[in-house]
Amino acid sequence: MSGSDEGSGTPDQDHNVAFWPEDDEEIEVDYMHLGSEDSGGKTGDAKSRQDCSDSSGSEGPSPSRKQSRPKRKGCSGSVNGGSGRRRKSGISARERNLRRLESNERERMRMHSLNDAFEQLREVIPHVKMERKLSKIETLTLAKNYIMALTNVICEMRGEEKPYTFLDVDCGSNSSTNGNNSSGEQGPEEDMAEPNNNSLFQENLEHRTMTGTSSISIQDI
DNA sequence: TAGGCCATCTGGTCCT
DNA sequence: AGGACCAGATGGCCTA
Repeated sequence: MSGSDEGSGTPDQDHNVAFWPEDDEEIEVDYMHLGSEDSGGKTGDAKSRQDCSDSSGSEGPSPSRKQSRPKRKGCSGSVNGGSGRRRKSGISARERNLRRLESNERERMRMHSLNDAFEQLREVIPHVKMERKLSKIETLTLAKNYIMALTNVICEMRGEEKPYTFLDVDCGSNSSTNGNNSSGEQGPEEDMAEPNNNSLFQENLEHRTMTGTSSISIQDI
């Protein structure tokens, strides 16, 4: 999924500029018209979505998309002006399209770097080997648990009280504890994929502490 | 088929 | 002013 997407993502971008018409002179753009144009030509495929999305997308927030989305704040027609038309002074449509494409590219890069960070995090978190890779939420949850377990170990070595308690959770229990545990401490910090990872962390860390082994690796867990 | 996860686009807002 | 960040929307892929 993600793998295939990444490869194909970037190269298309430059073509899209070519789609843009030469009508630089007018600042006023009829979004409704652009939008309808777009909706007709949709292919539905991820790649082609990218292809055409930029030709359309750069400009025309697809109508359906635009309608249903509530504005966040102070957005009384800031973009769409309610009438489906928008006047933006100073820059041409072509210029705006270019900016949008550049912005898309930056956002893509940003998300890729974020994903790289997730990947690096996955590599350093001890977890039971799974066929599929950890999802993002699982990665974050495990990381948090791991930190908590390490903190416990440190505190224990100092002779202090453990700040976190891990309750052993039955594998079968598929409760909805996840995400709702806003406190993040004390309590069944069950992660989605491996309910027992918490105790695994804890047990392994404690074992390390007892045996004097300092390093912890995924293989150990 | 429904639901989960994800990539991408997009526009608003914040920050430098 | 421009880039970074954020969150909503959308659609694809995969699995139960």
